[in-house]
Amino acid sequence: MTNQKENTSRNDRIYAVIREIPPGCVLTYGQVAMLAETPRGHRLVAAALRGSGSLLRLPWQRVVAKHSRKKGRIATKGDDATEQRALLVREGVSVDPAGLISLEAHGWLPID
DNA sequence: AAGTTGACGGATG
DNA sequence: TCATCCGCCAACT
Repeated sequence: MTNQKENTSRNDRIYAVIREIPPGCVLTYGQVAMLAETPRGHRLVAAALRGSGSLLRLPWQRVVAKHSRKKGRIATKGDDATEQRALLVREGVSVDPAGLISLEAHGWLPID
């Protein structure tokens, strides 16, 4: 048989990775995809989070877009962005007015 | 069935 | 530094 179960669990792996991000830390979509064994699946991570819903109790706020080599950025828009910023600040993550976050200070994985 | 979309990322101008 | 384009992969129309 083919690896159909891998397909089914792809989404679950993404959730599993996000669930293991410690408070006060952030990961980029690309990093989550990499840890979830989906090397170029950064867009799939975004899709998974968008379709997840809040009942999963997923720390979605810890997933940010990579803005530059050492900076992350809140990728949500509207009210979600406001909520994400509040949740992060509440965890001790410093977020710039523009929504930028220092990956060196708060990134879960080392940058270089 | 084929084109469009998206909570992205990297390269280029 | 900011704006734009192309690539990636599944879901949606």
